[in-house]
Amino acid sequence: MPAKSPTGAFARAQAQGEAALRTALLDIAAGLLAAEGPAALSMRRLATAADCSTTVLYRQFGAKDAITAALYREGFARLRRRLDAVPRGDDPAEYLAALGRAYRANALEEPNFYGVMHGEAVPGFVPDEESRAAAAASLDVLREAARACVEAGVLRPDADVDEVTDLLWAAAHGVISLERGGHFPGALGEERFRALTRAAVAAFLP
Amino acid sequence: MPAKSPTGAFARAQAQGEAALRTALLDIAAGLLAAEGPAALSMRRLATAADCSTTVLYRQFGAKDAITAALYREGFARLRRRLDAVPRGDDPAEYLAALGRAYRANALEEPNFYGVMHGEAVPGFVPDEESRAAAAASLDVLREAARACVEAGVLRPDADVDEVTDLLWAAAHGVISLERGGHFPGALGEERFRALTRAAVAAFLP
DNA sequence: CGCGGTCAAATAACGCCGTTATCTGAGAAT
DNA sequence: ATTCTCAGATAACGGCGTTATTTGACCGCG
Repeated sequence: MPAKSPTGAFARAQAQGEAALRTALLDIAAGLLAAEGPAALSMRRLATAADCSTTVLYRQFGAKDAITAALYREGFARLRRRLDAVPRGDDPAEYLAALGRAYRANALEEPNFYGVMHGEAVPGFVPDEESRAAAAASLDVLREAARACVEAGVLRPDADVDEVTDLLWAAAHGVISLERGGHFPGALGEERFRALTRAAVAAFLP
Repeated sequence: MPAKSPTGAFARAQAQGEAALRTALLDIAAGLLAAEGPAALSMRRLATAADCSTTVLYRQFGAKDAITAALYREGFARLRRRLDAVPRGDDPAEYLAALGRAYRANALEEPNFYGVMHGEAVPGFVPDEESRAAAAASLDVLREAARACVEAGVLRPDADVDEVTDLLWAAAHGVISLERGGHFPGALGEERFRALTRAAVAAFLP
C-alpha cells in the first residue's frame, strides 16, 4: 500500500513542505477569524481545525503573537488588493473618492480583520515596526492618487502628499471606528464618511 | 472588644452599605485598569485587590461585562469632566480648538480607559444602547460649542450642529487611534490632529 | 538486519481566565 | 434555643497560552 491519503489539512500541507504548511495554517487561521471572530482564534481551536496538535503551531510560529502579526499583515494585504483593484479613471479626484469608498467597503465587509488591524481584537498585540510599515505601504496607491491630484492641479501644488494620505486615512478610519462602536447608526455612517473625507480633501484644494 | 477594624477595602466598604461597596469595587477596578492595563482587569485580580472572593463580584455585578460597562461609562465621564473643565473664552472658535486639545490630552493621558471606550481592550464587550448614549452625551459641551460658533457666525448659519460634532469627534478619534497604533510617530500625531480637526471645522466655515 | 540517535509531533501538565456549584457560618425569626 | 436564610469563601469546571515530557517514525551505521 502506498502512503495513505492524508485526512486533515495539516497532513495534506505537511506533505508539501514547511512553507506550504505555514501558509495552510495561516489560511485556516484567516478563515477562522473571518468566519467566527477573534474569539475563535485560539491555539487549541486552530490546532483542532487543522487536525494537528498545538505543538505544530508553536514549532511553526513560536507564539500566538506571530500568528496575530501574520493576520494583521494579511488584513492590510487584503486592503491593498482591494484598493489596487479600483479602476483608475480619467478624473484623479473621482479616483480618490473611489479609493475612499473601497476602503470603507473593505472595512465593513471584513470587520474581523479590521479589528485585528486596529488592535480591537487581540488586546496584548502590538505589531512590530516592519508590520506597521507594511500596513502603511498598503496605502501606497492612495498616496499615488493624491500625488496625481497634485500634479493634475486638483490639489494645491504645495500640498504634502504624505499629509493628504494621512489625513484621508485618519478621516476614513475615525468615522469607521465610531460607526463600528455604534455611534453612527443606520445610514449616518456613510454620510459622515463622505462628509469628513471630503473635508479632508478640501483642506488641500487650490 | 468592639467590632474589629476592617482590614481590606472590601470590608471597609461593606460596612457602609451595598452602594458604597459597589462604588468601592469600581474604584478599585478603575485604578487597576488605569495603572496596569486591561489585562489586569480579571475577576480574580479584582477580588484579590479588594480582599474578597469573586463571589462578591458576581453577586454585585452578575458578570464581568457589567464591570466593563461601568468602566466604559467611567471613561466617558472622565472625558466629560475634562471637557467641561475647559474655560469658555470669548472666542467660540478658540473654545472649539481648546476642546479638541482637551480631548486629545485626555485620550493620551488615560490610554487604558480610551481603549475600553473604543473596544480595543475587552474583545467581547459591546456597550448597550444606554451606555452608548451616555458616551455620546459626554460630548454635549462640544455640541454646545459648535452651536455657539454657528450663532456667533463663525460657522455657516445652516451648519448642522450634530454633524459638526460628529465630524470633529471622528476626526479627533481617527488621528488618535492611528497614533495609538504607531502610525504617526513622534510629533506627527499632534500635527495630523491639528490639521484634520481644522479641516473638519473648515467644512462649515461661511 | 539490528540498533542507537534525532527530531517532529502528540500528550499531558501548569497556571491563568470567567463562571458556577457547594459548603460554611453568622445573624434573623420564631 | 432552634431553625432558616443568605452572604461569602472554597473549590470545581472547562477553556486559554504555553511548555515539559513522552512517543514514534525515520536515518545512518555496524
